[in-house]
Amino acid sequence: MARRNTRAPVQNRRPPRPAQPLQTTATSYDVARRAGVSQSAVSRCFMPGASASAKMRERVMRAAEELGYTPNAIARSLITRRSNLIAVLISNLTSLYYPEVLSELAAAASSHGERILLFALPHESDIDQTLDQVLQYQVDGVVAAVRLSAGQLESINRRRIPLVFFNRYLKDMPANAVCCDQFDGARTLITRLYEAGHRRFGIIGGPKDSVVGEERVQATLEKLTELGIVDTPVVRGDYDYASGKRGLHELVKMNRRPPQVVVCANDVMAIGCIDAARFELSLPVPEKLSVVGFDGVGPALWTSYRLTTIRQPVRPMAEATLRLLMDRIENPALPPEKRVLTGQLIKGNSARLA
Amino acid sequence: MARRNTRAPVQNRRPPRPAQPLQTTATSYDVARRAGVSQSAVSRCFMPGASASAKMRERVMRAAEELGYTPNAIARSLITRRSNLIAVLISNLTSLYYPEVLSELAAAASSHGERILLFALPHESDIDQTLDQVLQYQVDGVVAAVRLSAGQLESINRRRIPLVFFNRYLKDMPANAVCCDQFDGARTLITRLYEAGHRRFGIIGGPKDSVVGEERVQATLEKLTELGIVDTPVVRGDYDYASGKRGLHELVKMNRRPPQVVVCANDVMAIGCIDAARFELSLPVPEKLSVVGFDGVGPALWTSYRLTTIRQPVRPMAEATLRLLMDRIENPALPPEKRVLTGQLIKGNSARLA
DNA sequence: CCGTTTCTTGCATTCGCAGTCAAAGCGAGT
DNA sequence: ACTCGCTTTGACTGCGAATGCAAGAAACGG
Repeated sequence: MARRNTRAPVQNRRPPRPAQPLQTTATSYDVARRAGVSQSAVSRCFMPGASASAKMRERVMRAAEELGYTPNAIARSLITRRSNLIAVLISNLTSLYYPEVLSELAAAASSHGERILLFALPHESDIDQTLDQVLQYQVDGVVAAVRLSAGQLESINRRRIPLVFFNRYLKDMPANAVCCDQFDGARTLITRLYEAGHRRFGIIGGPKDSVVGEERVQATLEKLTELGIVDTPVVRGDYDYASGKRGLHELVKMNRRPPQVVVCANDVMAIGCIDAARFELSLPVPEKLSVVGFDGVGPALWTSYRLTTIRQPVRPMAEATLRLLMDRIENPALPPEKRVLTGQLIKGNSARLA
Repeated sequence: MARRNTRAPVQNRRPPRPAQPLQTTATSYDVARRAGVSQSAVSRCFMPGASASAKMRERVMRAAEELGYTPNAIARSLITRRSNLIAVLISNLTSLYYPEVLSELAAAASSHGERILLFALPHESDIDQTLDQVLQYQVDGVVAAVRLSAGQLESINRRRIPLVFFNRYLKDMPANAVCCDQFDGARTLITRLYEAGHRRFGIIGGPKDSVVGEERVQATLEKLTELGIVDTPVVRGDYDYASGKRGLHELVKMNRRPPQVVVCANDVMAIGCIDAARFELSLPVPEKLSVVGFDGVGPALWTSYRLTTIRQPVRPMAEATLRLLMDRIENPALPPEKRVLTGQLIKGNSARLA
């Protein structure tokens, strides 16, 4: 093998770099040379649990300090096949709910020694292209807070990359998921509203293709039917403030008596609904109209709204998500699991409750 | 050199993998073997602008397809010394403003072919540890939407990693930054308020160590002084809803006539301020009290508030940030630059304006 | 038809580090 | 002094892809 340097008979095979180079970062070889040890030794000093004498460790650390050495995570990942990267796929960062999710996921990931590779999708579209990036970066795992097609999920599974859905899942496909119990939350709300005397309900749901939104609507309808209330009108929104307003207008314009209570599939629409009621329809909330939401985002607590809602346990959900993920990174053979956490009723002041 | 296989005389030096292994992902060697070409050829087919005949490209692509091959970005990064990773340091993901920033940064990064490595700091603390991670991952550049000490900035500079501050900067240190013009925004607001007849002002600022918040306060005070209004009371908040409420209470409790207008260092405090005025102090807004904010976040537009504020041009700011960053990644010799964009007045309905 | 230029393609090497293996060091026991 | 265990250490290889170099192929000009 052609070797450039003929000196340095004892140490390693690497040719030393030119003395004062444009060298931007020090490598483990540089540290090794300076400390008078082998590169392996340097590596071991930075690997927890590796055997190294105190004396050597100290010399290495000093040399590393002097050179400003930082291990190269890229190179490490290449050889260990662990990037310590978790891909997070998320869509509506401008909503009020997902930023909180992301924040908690980041905290949870960090506590497991993982970094977050963020894929913020503008519109839940372009997922295929995004997935390609996810695969290229050899992430240890994926948290999907967006919808994936069966094929997309399959392409991740084929690569043996653990994936956990956050608050959604694919029907009829086994996959890990962490969700807030939409059914339980909805039933609780409806029961309390019913007991307080409400009989005419209206629903502002999410887009039809949103599984969680759909669950919330279905659970609401089921519970209402169970209570003998049928034929409840449902309008669709897309989770934003404007569609909450629009939704209420649609509900009152229908050919029937206006609802006494509007059940919204999320808080932001509920807030839009309240504003529409108060400022556009002169319906005082909660006196003439009760409004309930879902999520428990920060602004729901603002005095102007004091929304009655189901607060999702975002932090425990994020922690469960990472727990599931890390377990499957350690042991890929674990079977798919779904964890459903229960939300908490926030009474607020936007609805008359029993 | 010890070689395991003695066959395969023509092709490469890599020993072929066992036929049906636990092999999780195909490498360029696998594709090469299948397509009957060299690994270099495969590499070239995946490198835009590399020379390759149409025939070979097609064979390679087909083999890649069949094997489900995806280039390994980690390995590529190692040799090209380009990770295509941008670290984003951000602190308050639960605020209303930063998620929007993050979202725009993500979009801008994506359009430059960069991925975002997210560091969401719980409290702008632990930065040192975080920076260590940033360095380990060999990111191409850093966007800092958090405060950094001079030493921290220095440790990034020493590594020649381009950094751009987002809406903040270090005093007396040259560094790239993209900011919204706090002075201009504040002066505009004050002028309009003054012209509408307001004379008694109150200010709810940010924490003392927040440079932007401080600028907003300073600019406000300067403009007021210029208009002959002195001795304006300033209280401190920490940018959240509760401190907006608290701030207003403090201002009215002071030993003087209550303010006619409260200038808040951000929208969320302004919203808290409005709620406190209306619901706790029975001060109708804007009839008895004008309130103005800063940022132009989504909820500021909600009908309950219709906040008068300065909208930051977040998207252009994010784009400028990435422009600065990419330019410096291509050409590290470029000098530090600061770009200041001007915000836009949103008239709203929370203040009487001229 | 041959010399020359331009394209293609393969070989070998490299990026920085981790892990394997064997050699070396070090006590303790006999 | 010698052997047997155990720890510490170093040489070497390879993770997967990119790239300089040079050989081979194709195109071109005369």
